[in-house]
Order: sequence, then C-alpha cells, then structure tokens
Amino acid sequence: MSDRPSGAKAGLTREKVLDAALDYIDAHGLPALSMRKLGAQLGVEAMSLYRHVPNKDALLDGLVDRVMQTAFGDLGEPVGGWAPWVRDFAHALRSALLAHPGVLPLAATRPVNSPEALRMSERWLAAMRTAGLPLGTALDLVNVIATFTIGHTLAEVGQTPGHEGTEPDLDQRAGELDPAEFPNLTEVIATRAGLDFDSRFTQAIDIIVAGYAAQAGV
Amino acid sequence: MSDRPSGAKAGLTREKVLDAALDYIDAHGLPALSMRKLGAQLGVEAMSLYRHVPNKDALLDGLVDRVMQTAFGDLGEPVGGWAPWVRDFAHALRSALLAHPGVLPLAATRPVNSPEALRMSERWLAAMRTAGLPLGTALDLVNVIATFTIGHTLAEVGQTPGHEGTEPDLDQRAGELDPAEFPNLTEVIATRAGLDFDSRFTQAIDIIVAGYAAQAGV
DNA sequence: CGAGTATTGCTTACGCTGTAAGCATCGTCA
DNA sequence: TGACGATGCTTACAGCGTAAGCAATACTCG
Repeated sequence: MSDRPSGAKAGLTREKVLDAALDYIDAHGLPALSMRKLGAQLGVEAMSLYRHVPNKDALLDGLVDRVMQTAFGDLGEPVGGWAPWVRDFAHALRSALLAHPGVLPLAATRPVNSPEALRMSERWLAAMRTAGLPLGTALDLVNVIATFTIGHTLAEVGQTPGHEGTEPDLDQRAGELDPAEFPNLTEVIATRAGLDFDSRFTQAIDIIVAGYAAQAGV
Repeated sequence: MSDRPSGAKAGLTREKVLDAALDYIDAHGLPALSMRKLGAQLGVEAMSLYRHVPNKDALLDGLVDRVMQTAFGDLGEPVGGWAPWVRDFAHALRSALLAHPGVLPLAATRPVNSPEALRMSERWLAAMRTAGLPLGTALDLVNVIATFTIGHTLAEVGQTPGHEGTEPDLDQRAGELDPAEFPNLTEVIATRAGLDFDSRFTQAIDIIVAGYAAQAGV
C-alpha cells in the first residue's frame, strides 16, 4: 500500500505530525481533517500516526497549544509600562489566531493546561505585578483580554469568506434587505459604519485596558 | 423495529426535533449527539428526522438560533437609558448561553443569519440610536459586547467541571504546582484572587459600556 | 561482525457516523 | 371508495476513530 521501497521508514515525529495537521487544516478546513487523510498527506497509513499521538483529541490539543504559544512567544518584557504591553499581547494573540482560522474553534473550546501554558501564565502574572498591578486585577485583565480576543476573532473569521462559503453574510444579502423593514441595517451596509474589525478591536482593547488602569489607580 | 402499534405516526415536528436535540445535548453533551440517538430519544428511526430537518448542520443552526433568541426575547425597551439596557443584554446573553453549555461551541462558531436574527439586530440598532448613540458606535458596541460575552462564557464552561471531566483544571492540579516555579499561580490558588467569573464579567461589561459612553460623549 | 531489542509502520477489523434511495403505511379529501 | 400527499421505516454505502496483532527496520551490545 505504501510507495516507499518496502521497509524504509517515513521518519515521523510528533512535531511533523502536528505540522502536517496544521497545514492540512489551513488548506482544507478543520472538518475535513481525518486521521486517514492526515496520514495520506504524510505518505503513511492512519494507524501509524498513533505511534506519535495518543489519539485525535490529543493531536488537536497539541495544535491549540502550538498556536497559542506563538502569541506568547513573540512578546518581550514589559519595558514601557504594563498597558502597552497588554495591548501588544492582545494584538499578537489576534494575529496568531487569524493566521490559523481553522484552529480557532479548537482554541476557543479547549482549555490549555499544558506545562508550557502554565509557564506562560506565570510569566504574565509576574510581569504585570512588577509593573504595579495587583494579582487579582492582573488575572482578571489577562482573562478578559484573552476571552474577548477569542470571541472577537471567532466572529471575524465566521463572517469573512474565510475557508468555506456556507452562508451568505450581511454584505451578500444586502440586496434582499428591505430598507423599510431594516432601515438601520441598510444604512450600515451603505455607510459601512461599524463594520471595520481592525479598528473595532483596537478601540475595544484600548477601552478595556484604560478601564482597568483607572480602576487600579495606576 | 418500532414499538408503536405499526402504522401510528409519532407526530414529529421541527420544533419537537429541536427540543429533543437541546435536551439531549444538555443531558449528554454535544459530541454524543447523533441522528440515530436523537431519533431513539423520540421513539423514531434516524432517517425519519430528515423529514423535518434537511441535515444535521441545519439542525445545529436551529439550536443556536433558538438559544440566541431567548437572550434577545427577554429584553424590553431601553427606558432607563441605553447603558443599563446594554448591560442587561450582556447578562441575559450570558445566562442564555450558560443555560445550554453544550450549544455554546456552536453559537461561537456559526454566524446566525436567520431572518429573526436580522430583526433582532435591527431592533438593537434602532433602540441604541433613539437613545442617542451614533449608528457606527451602536454596531461596534453590540458586537464587542456579544463577542466578549461569548468568549468569556466559553472559558467559563470550559473551566468548570461542566459536562465532562476531561482535563484537570487549575484547581485540581494545584497540588502538583511547584511554589518555587509558580509563585504567582500558587498565590492565586490560595487567595482565589481573580477567579470569580461572575464579578469579572460584571466588571468587564461595566468597563466596556463606560468606555463607549465616554467616547460617545453621552 | 552477529544477535537481541526497541521502534516504527502496516494490516485487518469493529462499531459508529451522516445520509441517499426507495418502500410502506397513514390521515385526508374528492 | 379511491387517490394522494405526508410521514416514518428499511436498506445501503462511504467514511470515521481506533483496538489488536504482525512485519520489518534501526539501534545497542558483545
């Protein structure tokens, strides 16, 4: 069944499997990913993957972990005060999630509890604390920023033509919209007021950070 | 195969199918839902469901639509100014989502584009506008509130023992936590500072609403 | 170098999934 | 009474995740 010279190993590793899975999801979307197809992409049978990954769920967890770490990894130390650092984190997280839209539903659903994730959380809290934020406030802030970013990005990739044009979005059904019944929605389409994801996200993050800054009195 | 008196109809309707699906997900979790099991719950074969629902995806969309409408439906007119109305909406949405945690991943993933959803959006915009908010700001606000609420609620049900104890959460692995390596996390566990979902959500919503109020100069 | 062992991938198989196609039986109306 | 549309059942198929066992390689030690 294999087209390798009968006996030669493909040299799989957990990393290669994760890489291939990420590529496959980016190319064909999350629902299309199956162990058989992933194996085929690697020139290998499905069951061979199970030597490197305990099961499909663990594989997906690994993908989430990897994507999340790219967001944290790009961040340095909070030299210019905690506020800009938190804003940078939010934008880095959004970029990381947008880079792999297929993984986003997974990231939204599965809590990451890997040792690396714990280390990142610890780093977060330590940085915020040395910058003068109380511990509870710091934890609240990171959670609010992260959950908002995930929620916002979910809406963003769900609304854009993204990976599969299943449902017509607001723009596409603008023509069918009765201006008499939906005057405000019609005006939204016409003026495009409030339809810019980038500026909306930036503004909301600014508001959140400013709000916590005011509350912490910093 | 059926235990009905051979020929008697079960009297299915789309509504009954959706009801049963919601019940089943609440009881056994989203991944456990299959057309066969849902049919069994209704005393019917799987294929019978397809007379009332085009396919499983449409069924899931219907569930999201239904849950979302409960959040909007409970809301009256914004009599006391738009700010408390928006806060009420946020809390109502969170309650509606928490009431059916199994549907939450669906609600987060599938954009709702049903005519009812459009009507609700129109109502939202109209109410905010008559309360003095510019159109673009109103749309930004509703989107920020909705996406944050979804993101926050996702984290909430993902972290709590919820429906299936798959992964140990922070509390459960508190014992394995090395206080030397994770001083801040250890302190979080001990003091429970920043671990209250209710107050965190309320506070964040207050901050967001206040921020948009300040920006709109209202 | 040869022998033993651990690692890796393949084969087969099972129960489950969503759903297409066609049939049987019902309640309703002419 | 007869025809008809609506409803549910039966059968079937391709695909899924993965458990169990086998074959062949690469590595380690004498």
